[in-house]
Amino acid sequence: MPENVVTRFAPSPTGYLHVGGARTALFNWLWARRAGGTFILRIEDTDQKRNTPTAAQQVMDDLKWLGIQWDEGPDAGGPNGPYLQSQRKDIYDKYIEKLLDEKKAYYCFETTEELDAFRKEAEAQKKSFSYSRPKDFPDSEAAEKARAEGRPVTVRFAVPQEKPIVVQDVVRGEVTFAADEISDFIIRKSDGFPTYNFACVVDDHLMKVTHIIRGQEHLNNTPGQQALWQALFPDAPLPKYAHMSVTVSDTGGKLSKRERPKALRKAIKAAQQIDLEALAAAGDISSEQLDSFIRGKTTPDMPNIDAMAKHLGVALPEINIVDFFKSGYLPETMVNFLALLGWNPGDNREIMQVDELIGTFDLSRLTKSNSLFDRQKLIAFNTEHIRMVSAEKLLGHLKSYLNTVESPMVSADDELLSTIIKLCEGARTLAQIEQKSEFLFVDNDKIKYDDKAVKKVLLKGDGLAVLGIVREKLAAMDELTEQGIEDMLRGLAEEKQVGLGKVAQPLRVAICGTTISLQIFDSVRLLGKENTLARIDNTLKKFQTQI
RNA sequence: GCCCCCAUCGUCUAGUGGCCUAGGAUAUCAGGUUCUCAUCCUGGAGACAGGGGUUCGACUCCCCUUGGGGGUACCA
Repeated sequence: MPENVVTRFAPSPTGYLHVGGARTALFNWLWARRAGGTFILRIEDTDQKRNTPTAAQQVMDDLKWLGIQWDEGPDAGGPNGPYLQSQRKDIYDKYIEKLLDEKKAYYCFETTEELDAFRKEAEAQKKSFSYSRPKDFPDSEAAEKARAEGRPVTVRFAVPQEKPIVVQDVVRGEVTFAADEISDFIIRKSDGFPTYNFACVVDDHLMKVTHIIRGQEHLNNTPGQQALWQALFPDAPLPKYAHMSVTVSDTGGKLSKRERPKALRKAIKAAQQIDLEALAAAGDISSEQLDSFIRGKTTPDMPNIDAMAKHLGVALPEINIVDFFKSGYLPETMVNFLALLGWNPGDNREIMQVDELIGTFDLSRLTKSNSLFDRQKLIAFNTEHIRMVSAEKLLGHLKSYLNTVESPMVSADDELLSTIIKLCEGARTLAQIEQKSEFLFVDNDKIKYDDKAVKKVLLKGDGLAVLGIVREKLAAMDELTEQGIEDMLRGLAEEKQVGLGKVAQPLRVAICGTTISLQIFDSVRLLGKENTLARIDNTLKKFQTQI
């Protein structure tokens, strides 16, 4: 086990934490914990155009939900702060000046349009684009002059061209890049902020990071970063790089945040009749904005997307960590599942607790090939974790779930919720628990009847007639006990020479409005005699005329 | 276009030249349990991308083809 391991997760605060980011954070965290080292959270907010003010907080909230704690970070502090790159500009400037002085970097004045033209030319010649370095580097006076003339002033790093750059990667071995493939890249933008490729190198060194575990999408910036590191800190050993496989979506390509809006757009287009005004209102956007979204020109913010999906009753694919929370997954499930995407303990273990993961995790068992995010398997994992987690923890998870989805079930006290949880053994998600017991917390006259259920169970056959008999038998009972209800229903079924379902289902639809609920005996007992009878009466009155 | 990475059941994966008649999980199929939804039990089917080498022997090593993915920004 290596000593003094320091890892970091360095998200750019552009929105919610998505599964890919969460997996990167998790691997860094697991490795730091396994080695007894330090895990740093660093916010890479050097792009002022893209950052949203609340995103950093959202990312931190999501990490906390997963149980990933950082030892150093924006709120936690630490000896290597600040941990927001936007607050480290002075540090970066110092190193950029040094490179400039040493002629290892130089000023450039091209506009975006000019650079685009160079790139097009390179492509036309079937070559990769490489910025042509000037023979003599412009001095600071020239930079001042260009600035005064209104030209953009950037700084590029002069990538050493003597020999190929070889990256030693923990998962991929030696990866060689020809020197002329690595173009002199910009390290300071015309707005004065450093680019990712520069800030990242400086910070990783200053924060004493020993292991850089990140997605394969960064493999191509690594030779540049490595060359920069060696120019800046020739005496410091390079960090260990580990480029993990990418998690791909079942729709092909990288698992991306765009999938949710895309799925919603598809659902809107597929819908037969649709009230666009109502939809826009539900999403809290204008009709014009909605129209523009449907035509694929713009994309509203995620909360608006979510609201519209809810309005239409369509389930969007979960991408962000919060999406999984809202779908009723446990953090334990997510951690376990994500850890197994591109890593495995080497034996047949799959369902694992965090401590077990920490105790087994090793960089040497990282997988090379990309993996597809399989939601079916996730559900199976969730079922297992719901079964395994302690009653106390599960109660806590359920309560925070009910709160965020604003379920009527929030009114239940801990005792009732615990009872319900026990009755829901085998549930796959917290959403399922909620779905099966929500009816207990809805007013008698606010029951929503599911069309299909009503047709199939009440209107077809003698459902209503049976319900009438059940009503009288229930009314005749002094006290509703589970045993009593069971005896009564089973007796009735036997008497009528039918299965229990024939008598239980009409009763279920009458009290829940749907065919899905807790076991029927428990459902009736928990609802109570008075409510049960009232709901049966409501149902009889409402549908008797429709036969 | 150019650069880089990858390749075992549908999916996640075990496999480091003979332990492979290729193991597990999930999904799927058949059957069973069941008042709904789930759970649960039993059983089945299901993979080394193709072609060349190397070797006594290749899923394992090398090369090519094909396929997939990533990158190609004054984004990170």
